[in-house]
Amino acid sequence: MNRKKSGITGMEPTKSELEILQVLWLHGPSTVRFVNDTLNEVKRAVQYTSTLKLMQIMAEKKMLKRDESNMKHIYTAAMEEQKTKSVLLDRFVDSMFNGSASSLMMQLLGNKKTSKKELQEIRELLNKLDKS
Amino acid sequence: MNRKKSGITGMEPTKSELEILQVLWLHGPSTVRFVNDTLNEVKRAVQYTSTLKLMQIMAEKKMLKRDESNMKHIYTAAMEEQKTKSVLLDRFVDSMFNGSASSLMMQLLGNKKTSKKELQEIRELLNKLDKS
DNA sequence: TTGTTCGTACGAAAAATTTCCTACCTTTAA
DNA sequence: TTAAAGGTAGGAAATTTTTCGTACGAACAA
Repeated sequence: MNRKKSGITGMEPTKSELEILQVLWLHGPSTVRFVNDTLNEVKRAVQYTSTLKLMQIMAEKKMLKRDESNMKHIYTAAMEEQKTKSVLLDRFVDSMFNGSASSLMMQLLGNKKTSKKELQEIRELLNKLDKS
Repeated sequence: MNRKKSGITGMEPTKSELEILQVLWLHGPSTVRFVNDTLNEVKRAVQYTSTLKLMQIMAEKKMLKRDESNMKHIYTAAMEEQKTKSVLLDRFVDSMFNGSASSLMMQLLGNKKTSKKELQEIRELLNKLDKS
């Protein structure tokens, strides 16, 4: 037992850990089997025991909660989706765009991949924010 | 020699590599000494040879170009700032927000750190984009 | 009952990243 | 001309992250 601890502040999910969090955020409390199957469908080939091990480690780190009352343990994301994403986004903006949200936007909007529909949604979002 | 290769497509700077890229993007072609000093001022304590080694590895991976004509080698970011940031941002949006730029915006704007001034800039940005 | 399937635990290997030590060369100042 | 300062190269260690093999228990169907 010598895992880095991670109470919302000092947390920093690795790439693989983030994949697992995604699944749990999207589907709610799940078994290792389910998470692993999902990863294999959606992401990439990975062995069951690899996913198991990683989820155990994550539980150890308190990133996941685990219900051991049944044989099939049920894992739940202990890190709240919104809060976590917000922290990671902040960090990303800081490190990549010097903390400037508008720089990020610039980059994002200068990107062909951002559709008209997305642009419209963003505009509406801004309008909504105006009323506060 | 067994480095992961990384021609704009399959590239993926690690956290430390990104820090070095930042310095080079910001200050232009630099010596290891300069980069290392900057990192120590701005980021964290790190040994000269650590920075040197990493930059050598990055040159090997073609992330950096290096001018060896003088004794003090001059390194330059081989990865274009805009393009690289764009790729990384895309990847980030994909993995964190399911590819939805507006979701990211939502997260970003729901954040206290995003100032009124930023919001205004973003709005102007959107307006400019309207004319195209 | 017995074997097959499905689960966890644990250890350790493999890979990737990061750091530093040592050797040795060049420049520079005394 | 010598010592000190500052440079690169390379190996290797230390960490961190990721993956998998093996052991073994529980459930379940034949």
